[in-house]
Amino acid sequence: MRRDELLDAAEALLQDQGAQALTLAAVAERAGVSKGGLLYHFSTKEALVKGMIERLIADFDALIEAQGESTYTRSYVAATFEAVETGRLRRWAVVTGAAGDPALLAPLREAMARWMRQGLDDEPDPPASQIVRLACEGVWEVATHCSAIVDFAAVRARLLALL
Amino acid sequence: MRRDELLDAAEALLQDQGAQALTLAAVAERAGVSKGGLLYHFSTKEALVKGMIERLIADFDALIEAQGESTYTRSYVAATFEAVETGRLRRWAVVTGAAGDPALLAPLREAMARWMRQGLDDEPDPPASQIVRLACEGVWEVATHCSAIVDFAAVRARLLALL
DNA sequence: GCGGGTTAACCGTCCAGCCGGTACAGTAGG
DNA sequence: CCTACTGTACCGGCTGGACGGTTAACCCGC
Repeated sequence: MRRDELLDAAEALLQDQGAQALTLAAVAERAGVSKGGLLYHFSTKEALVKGMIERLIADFDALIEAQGESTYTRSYVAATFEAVETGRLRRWAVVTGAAGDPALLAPLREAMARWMRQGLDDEPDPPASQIVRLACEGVWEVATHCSAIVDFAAVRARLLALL
Repeated sequence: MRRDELLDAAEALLQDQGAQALTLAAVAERAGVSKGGLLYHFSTKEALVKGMIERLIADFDALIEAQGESTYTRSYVAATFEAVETGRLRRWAVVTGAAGDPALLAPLREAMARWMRQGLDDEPDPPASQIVRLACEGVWEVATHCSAIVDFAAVRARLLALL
């Protein structure tokens, strides 16, 4: 699908040049498409950003699902580290793109609430699970800004030990 | 100092209207100053954003220092929760303002590296401290996007118990 | 204690450039 | 004939920044 390539181009642009560089012309050029071609798929810039967010959420939910661990928290940890280590799911990039308009972040807030709560009460030690999930947020953050600092494998092992 | 009021206005604008709303005219109006007056203190928009970042880092470092706990990690936890609960230090707002240009985030990356590493090896259980600090990052994130979801006092107690 | 000079802090307007979006004519493939 | 584009030309609004005032406080010699 060409649509996905356009979203990829937008994400790549955000990742290595920041939000100011996210212009319709730049996205089109990076994707090897004319501006008209871009606007054919996303009739407005807002739609493009919305598309990035929705894809991010759907992909991460799918990644969690695909782990098939015994608890949601375990799957969540596994999905986080897989996303972070492989560089898939450029979450930071997408968020910066959407930070221009708070309304665009609403679906992400909703998803985040789900990621923090889902299945929490069914797990052996809910408060511990809560903290593990919060730490996963920290892992996202550190991985995108200064990944050299943390030994991800060690952190992962320790997080699983907490559960 | 008038300079601080201008930074306050910029942060407030970012917090409740997003990065697109951060224009020189809007900041000036919010601060009750003319555009010329704003440009007197910050000769360019980039300087304004830089000012917000530097202030954020300095304020948070000062907050950590002011806790005077026995270890850096304990002070870090205390500072995080104080910042989050009081609503001081609108970190998310500042970051979204700077996300337009990756170069502006460099000082923040540096600071974050410090926050994750400082005094780590002097503490009883470094890996545990690492995870506690990562969880603090998560607390920032959740507090700004969906604060209703987490019982901060409980999380704080549990984090301290981990140390 | 007063004119005059200096400076810091601030005002208000103007402009050039960019960017999102439109319009439209054309085209290759299926 | 339709989908999925290309390419060009264009527009109007917004924005960053430049610039030339203006005010008020303060200092200094006399």
